[in-house]
Amino acid sequence: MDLSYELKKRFGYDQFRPGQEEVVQSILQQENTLAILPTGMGKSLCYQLPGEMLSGLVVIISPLVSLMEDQVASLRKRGEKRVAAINSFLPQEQRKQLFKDIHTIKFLFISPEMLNRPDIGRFLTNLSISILVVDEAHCISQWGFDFRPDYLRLGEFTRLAGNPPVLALTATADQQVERDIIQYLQMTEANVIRQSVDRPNLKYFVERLNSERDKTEWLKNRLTATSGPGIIYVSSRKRAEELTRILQQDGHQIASYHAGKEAGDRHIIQQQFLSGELSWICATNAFGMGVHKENIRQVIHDQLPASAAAYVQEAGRAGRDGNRSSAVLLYVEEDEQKVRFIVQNDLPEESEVHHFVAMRKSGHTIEVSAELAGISETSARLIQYYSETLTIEDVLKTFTKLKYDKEEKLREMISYVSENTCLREKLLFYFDEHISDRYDVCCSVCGIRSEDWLLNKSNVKNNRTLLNWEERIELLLCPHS
DNA sequence: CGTGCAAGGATTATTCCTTGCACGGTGCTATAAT
Repeated sequence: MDLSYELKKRFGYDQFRPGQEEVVQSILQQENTLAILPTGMGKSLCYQLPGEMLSGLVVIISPLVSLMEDQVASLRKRGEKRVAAINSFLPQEQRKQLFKDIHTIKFLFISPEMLNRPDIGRFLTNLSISILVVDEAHCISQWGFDFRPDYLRLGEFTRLAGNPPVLALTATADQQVERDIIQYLQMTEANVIRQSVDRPNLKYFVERLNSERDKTEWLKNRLTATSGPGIIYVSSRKRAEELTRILQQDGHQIASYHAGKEAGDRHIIQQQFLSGELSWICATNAFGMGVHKENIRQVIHDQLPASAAAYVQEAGRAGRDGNRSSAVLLYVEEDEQKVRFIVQNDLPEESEVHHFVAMRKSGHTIEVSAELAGISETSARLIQYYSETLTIEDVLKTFTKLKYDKEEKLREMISYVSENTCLREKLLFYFDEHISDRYDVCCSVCGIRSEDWLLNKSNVKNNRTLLNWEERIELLLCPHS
């Protein structure tokens, strides 16, 4: 089959980006496919092209309503009008109408929660589905176990829909995430297409400091001395607001972003960052998914992320254009406890589990039971999910295991900041990759300073790219991976 | 578990320290009563 012809005809591109063609081929051969491709831009083509070529409905499971809207808009813009999204923003009436007209739709976007509703799931399983796409598939591993359990139920739908080929898409997945995706989507004989996470143009740095104040000072100096665009990741909404205020006073174009803000404001801020009106974003981990900005120069972490996979994902938002970029992690020893508290705290205690289950048994709804047991809505949903198939003892064991796993992941980050081995090597190790060649200029452990790697404000005008010949060759051999 | 802030007390200026308490991430969905 001449895929290049199809690509040119339908999308106007002359050639595929690395990995794309292989993924499209795999799907056209009806194989379950897990595609781990670093940039966001090329991934939607992986289902859009085969979707156009095959008959039947393409169902795309998407984690965020805003992401669905973006995808719908971009398909429409390309001229594909057979697109729809089912989510809570679609009024009942229109949803009913959509179900009547479903044969006129080619690409249907839906959240896992909606898909798992019996009425909606059953309706969709009766249709002819050509591809079941799971976008941002790492969410299965990252959110499924302790935040959005509906992600763990997707396999049931796959089975009930008669096992259409599944295409799982993500930018970063270590071995564990890969195993989780394959297991929970019930992807038998999955064809895994993986590109290296190594990015020669992105250098890693750890800065050990003594207090929160020192971090603030460091950031003040950093933003004065070096250029954006950049993202500062912080651990709380409050810190995001505070830091933003302080840095604004220094005259920087910066805004805060977190889940406590209105959807409209979040959208505006994201747009301003994309367009360059804002050079910095100070955000919690709410920021990033679906953000396709090529020229981000710096990602700075004000605190430890919960795992190496999360760190690589967040830091990897820098330097997609292939130009010099840096990922700095600011570390104060006490941070370990802080992150541990946040990460462990949302899993319910044994007594809370018993209390909640007792309330459910006496006939209360999930919401009321949660209230009576004094636990969060999220905790309640988790207990509800696990107790559907497990005994109480096994539910408790599961939570203990999850806490243990979270601790293990946190340890990866502790070792990242405290052990004296090459940072890049360590991150690659978590992804089961090995350094094939060493660079003279590598990371803070190997002995470069981020100020020297980044172009600072005084020389940015004169020297756009200060690469020596070795770095040029690296970039040639490994064009923006 | 650690931080940062507000309140309280000691003290004798408008400042200094202790104590106590709140707070700490990620998103879907739901359709009640004003």
